[in-house]
Amino acid sequence: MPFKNEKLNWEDLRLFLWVAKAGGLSGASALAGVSAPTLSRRMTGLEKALGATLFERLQSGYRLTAQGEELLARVQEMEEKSRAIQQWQKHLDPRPVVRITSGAWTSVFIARHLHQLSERQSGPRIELLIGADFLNLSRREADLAIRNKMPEQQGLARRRIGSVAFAVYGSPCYVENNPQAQSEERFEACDWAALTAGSATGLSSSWLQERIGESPRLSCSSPHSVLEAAISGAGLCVLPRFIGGSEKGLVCCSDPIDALTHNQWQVSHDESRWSPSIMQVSRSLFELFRQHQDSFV
Amino acid sequence: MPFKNEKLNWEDLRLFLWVAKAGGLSGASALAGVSAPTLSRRMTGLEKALGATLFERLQSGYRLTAQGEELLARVQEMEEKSRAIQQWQKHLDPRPVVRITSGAWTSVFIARHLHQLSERQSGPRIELLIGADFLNLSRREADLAIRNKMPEQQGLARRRIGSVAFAVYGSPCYVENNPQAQSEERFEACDWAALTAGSATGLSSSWLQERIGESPRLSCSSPHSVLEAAISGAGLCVLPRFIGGSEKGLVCCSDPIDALTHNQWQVSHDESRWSPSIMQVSRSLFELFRQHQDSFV
DNA sequence: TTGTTGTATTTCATTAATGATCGTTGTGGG
DNA sequence: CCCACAACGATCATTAATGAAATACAACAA
Repeated sequence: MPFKNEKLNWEDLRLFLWVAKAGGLSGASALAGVSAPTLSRRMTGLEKALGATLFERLQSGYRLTAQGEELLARVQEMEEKSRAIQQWQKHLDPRPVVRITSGAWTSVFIARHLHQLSERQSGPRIELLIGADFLNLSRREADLAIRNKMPEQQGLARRRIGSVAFAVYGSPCYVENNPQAQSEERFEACDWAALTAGSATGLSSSWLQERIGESPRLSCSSPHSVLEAAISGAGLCVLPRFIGGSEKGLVCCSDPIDALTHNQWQVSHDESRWSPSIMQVSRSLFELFRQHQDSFV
Repeated sequence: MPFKNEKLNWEDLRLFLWVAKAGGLSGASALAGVSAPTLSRRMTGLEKALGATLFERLQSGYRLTAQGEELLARVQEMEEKSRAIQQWQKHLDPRPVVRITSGAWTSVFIARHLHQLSERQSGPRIELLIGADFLNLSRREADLAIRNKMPEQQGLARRRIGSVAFAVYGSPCYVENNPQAQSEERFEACDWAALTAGSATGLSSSWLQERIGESPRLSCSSPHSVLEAAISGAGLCVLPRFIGGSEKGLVCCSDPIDALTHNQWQVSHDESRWSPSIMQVSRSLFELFRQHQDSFV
């Protein structure tokens, strides 16, 4: 401390994050749990303390200036560390939390076999987050990730957990009534159910989009809805084999789709080692995929 | 944000840092600029929010528990990022600040040639910090460092800036009156001035301590005082040649001390590149040492 | 023992921060 | 063109946080 450190209030930085993310005071007010007038004052105070103009005040909300963007990047690095603290805090609990992020379908698979990851009472609690980006891992929004490509960032530990294949599925009734489902004409002749663009994390959705040209008959944001739709005979859908193959109400009506077959990787932080519960879940998860590897290909 | 994030007040974390560093409320109160009662309340509040016991309350102050130590390590990582913000802020100023850390004698050398580093009005302002540890560089307490060994951490960029040699110096008057100063008997027969253990950052102090056995006649915490003492004839001292050689009031009375000759390195962050002023000072500093390299050996 | 010095905590008056409300200002739709 | 809407800014009563002073407590020295 050279001399009197001009005091930079860390709480202001935290609120700045909310305002920057929400793009305005009213949105941030709801998210951060403080009122808009307070946010207004804190932000002007922060600008004064830093001697920088962080926002353009528009009628439509707050827009970050170039300086604001620079600050945001730095505060996000602080947020990353703060998340590490929050996670550390959760592990103080007698029942710590392990956050797993994966694609939509993989999260369904994990949920189905949850009992293998964590004992009913004694084991750590599990949070399943759907996302396709490594970011939520490097920013400490999750502890473990299942991803379809190898991470290139350093600081991330990875284990290959085998490949996953996709195929076309439909209800026995629908397939019987629509023989084209068994042939290559299926893309034009049949109805389809798919994930919406927003919730799709993998390649299968865009691959299907390319084939059927237009929007599918049914777009769902939840994988569960896609399954229900297909089972009820609304149409066909593209599923990982580990989902479709174990679904009694569906029959496979295609070969595995070569273009969609890819490897899966389990990724975690290098520093996750300090947490016994993360390590435990990581091992159980790896073991879970190993046990079911036959149903993936 | 999974759901309602239990709000962790970042300002509490910042205050926690002061309490942990000061080892008590009263010390932290002076450093952080808030009163002890407030700190007491904030710390109990933080403990409650985290659900952890961070301190042992002793009569002699606060002592960190194991959980407190764990939190400290994590908050220090936040502090590092916050320092990056403060430094970014200073570079918003029309006259940005570049912080240089080095050993006691090197900082004297830099101060003497400051005009070569920064123009009188237009150039960046300079902060000279004395320290021996790479920590203050990796923790963003400084931008540039002059060190006597190669950094092993990654993320630090290094340039070798030549070697530095030491010798024994004294005032002409003292050396004339004490002929032993010219011989190996000088360590026992002469008076000495040296840096105190607290302010000594290099090897020369401990080397001298080993030779003269007892404490020197004069121990100063400031290099300037050591110089003044030697010039006024109080005794001998060990100096880098780039200091002693340019001091009119001193004469060299030994060969260069081989055991103390070592290389010097200029170290900076890899990410310093984004700041033009740091780069400018870095280049000037390197150039400065290159120009004077003859006076070092 | 007893006084002294350092510490943290409690009390309470003061101060500062907060949020409901209203006013203002643009934007976009009819 | 006008009007409803949404957003920020200002005002002021309310609430929460703060710090000075007093208290309590342990360690240390005489």
